[in-house]
Amino acid sequence: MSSHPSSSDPSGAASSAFHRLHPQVRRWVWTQGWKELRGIQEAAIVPILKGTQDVILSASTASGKTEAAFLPICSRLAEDAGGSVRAIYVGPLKALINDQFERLDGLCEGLHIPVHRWHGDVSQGHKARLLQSPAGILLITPESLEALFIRQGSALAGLFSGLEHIVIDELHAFIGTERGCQLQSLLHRVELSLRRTVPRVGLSATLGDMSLAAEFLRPGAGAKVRLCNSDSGGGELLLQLRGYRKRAPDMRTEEDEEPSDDLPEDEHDVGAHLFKTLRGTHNLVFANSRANVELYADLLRRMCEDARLPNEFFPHHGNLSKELREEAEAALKAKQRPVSLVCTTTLEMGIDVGSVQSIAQVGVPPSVSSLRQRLGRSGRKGGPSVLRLYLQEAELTKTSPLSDQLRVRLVQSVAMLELLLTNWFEPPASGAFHFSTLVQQLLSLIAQHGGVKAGEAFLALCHEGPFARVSREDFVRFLRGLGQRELLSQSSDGTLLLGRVGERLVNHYSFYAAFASVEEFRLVAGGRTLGTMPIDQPLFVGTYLIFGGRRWRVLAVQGDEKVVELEPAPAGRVPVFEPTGVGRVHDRVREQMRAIYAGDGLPRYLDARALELLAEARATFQRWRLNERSIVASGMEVHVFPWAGDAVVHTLALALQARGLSVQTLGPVLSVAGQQADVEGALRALVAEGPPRAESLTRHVVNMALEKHDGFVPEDLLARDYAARYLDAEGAWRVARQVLQ
DNA sequence: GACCTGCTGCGGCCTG
Repeated sequence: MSSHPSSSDPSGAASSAFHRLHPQVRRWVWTQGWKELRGIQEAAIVPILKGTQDVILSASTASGKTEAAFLPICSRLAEDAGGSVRAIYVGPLKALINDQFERLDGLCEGLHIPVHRWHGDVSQGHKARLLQSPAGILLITPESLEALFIRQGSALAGLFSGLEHIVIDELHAFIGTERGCQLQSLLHRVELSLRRTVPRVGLSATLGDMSLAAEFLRPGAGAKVRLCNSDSGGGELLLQLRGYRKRAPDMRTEEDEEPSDDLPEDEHDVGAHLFKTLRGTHNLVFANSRANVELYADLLRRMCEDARLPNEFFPHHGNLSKELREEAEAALKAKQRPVSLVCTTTLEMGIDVGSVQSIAQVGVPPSVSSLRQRLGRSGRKGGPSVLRLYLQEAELTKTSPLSDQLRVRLVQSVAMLELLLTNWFEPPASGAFHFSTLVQQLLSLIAQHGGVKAGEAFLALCHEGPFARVSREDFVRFLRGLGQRELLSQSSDGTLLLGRVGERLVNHYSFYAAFASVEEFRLVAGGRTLGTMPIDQPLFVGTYLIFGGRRWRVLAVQGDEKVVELEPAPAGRVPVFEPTGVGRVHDRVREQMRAIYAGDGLPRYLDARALELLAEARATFQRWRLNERSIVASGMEVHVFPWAGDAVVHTLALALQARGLSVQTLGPVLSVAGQQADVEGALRALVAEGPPRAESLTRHVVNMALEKHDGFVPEDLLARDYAARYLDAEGAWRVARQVLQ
């Protein structure tokens, strides 16, 4: 609390609400040695003590949001915390629940409020004890809450009968996702079983438009949610974007089968700068993909070895074993020796690793909002935040694609930094129908009650529930589709029951999660599990591998047990992980890119090489006269520049394909095979017809079934969900008109 | 051009 102006005790003039906390809670605050409550903690007291209001507490990481919620909640429970579970805390990670359990236990011990953990790693004994004498606070994951509905359906109302508070941690991580939709449905079903609403508290990072978060927290009544915001405000930011030239593919030596010890020079150059700048301190290096995390972790470790230093660089990603990840986190947090973690999005949120000296981002950031989240990890002790961005662009040749000539990666990164500096970032996704999760919630509802009437299910899930965008008509079609696929059956009185396939789904534990997962091999070296890899990897005895930032050779593969045994090796190869969905660039980013191409400003955070690359990008833009036109012909191809986000680009591509044209998209550019007149004709026809119906555009989409249960959803409903998520018909129509001008 | 998250019940074996 050193960054706060000190006062003698937390009951100072600024802390008037402090007196309203229970005496025992105030005593706990004093014993913590806190000089005063933080802004968010102060602001939360009155609305939460009221016990009737939904509240969002938004503040940066490590600002004491959990205490902000639980000081008043524990005050309310201090005299009597028994009879049933009285407060539920839902967290997205088991590790986070374990953290909060430790912290809450100290506060609750003196108040005689029992605190229970419930997730996959908690013993059945503990769970049985809570079911027997429910009381106090329950910390749980959405999946375990789902399991409670299915396994303890009839006991649920009793278990939660006296429930007064629901707290959702990391609210922003749930918004717009299947998992978030599942959580909304579960909370709604808790309230249905109690026949009353239970006030909700959402803990969130600061989001630009908090009304979206409020509407997520309380669907249908977001306007009534009380917002408590304590934005510490942006401190000083030290920024650098470093450009690198990468040899073009045809100038590179062919990769042979034997793994070579040499990395392409550009990776070496980036690695050398990382090593030189980061060694001796504590940092996070975001490398975008698990493969790149392995590549740079291995490279930096070898640089330490070459310099005869103990290793300071450790990888961190979702396929590494819990053990290796926790070791890396602990080493960084302990600050006893210099440690930098090379990571994916795993370290964007949740686990507390303390503050670090600087953030490095290798490659284009996935979005402005993730860049902002990553930046929040640095410079917390009042010092400046430091961000270094490393960007590689291909050396140009006669056959370089237009996107290389335009230095799209560099310009997109500059655009994102400019938007970050103006404090803009992408809002969370909205508008999807989430039919996949509707499949799950319907089956779960049937399992909970043993059977439901179609009308009741519609009321519970759609009409008053989180699937409000699904009409009665669509719901009937949806049910019919599930019946055909044997997920549902119907008894003679019309009650919906689980069908043959539905029964099988619900009875397997994998049903509790709203998201799908693939089977993977376990990698073991010397009896120690290093992590997992997808099973479709061609792995043979003798194959070289880089994993956990080290080099290995496959010693044995045990197909039955899905175990791969490894031994240390001098050489290695970065594994290919299963690629998943596609990135989505926002309209604002592409608009900003155009402004950068057309402008002549030279951002001060660019290094000499990045300035060169920017000059090349602008030269290409001018040579093609892209300031005055958006369609250019080149050889056998026509390039269209919508200067809009991926949803619009994707929609335009499908609309042109529907008119028989062959289209390829490369970042911001649509490349069409054929004559300019054909493309313009197709666009003119598109404009004349008005905004296209998104469902008809999806005819050319190869695979729309992207979510877990999409395979069971009737085709036309799936098309509508896909269009709502990934397409922008209105935007594409508007842009088509502009492009033709 | 991607990333992350989560999970029950039960049978079988071992140890104290």
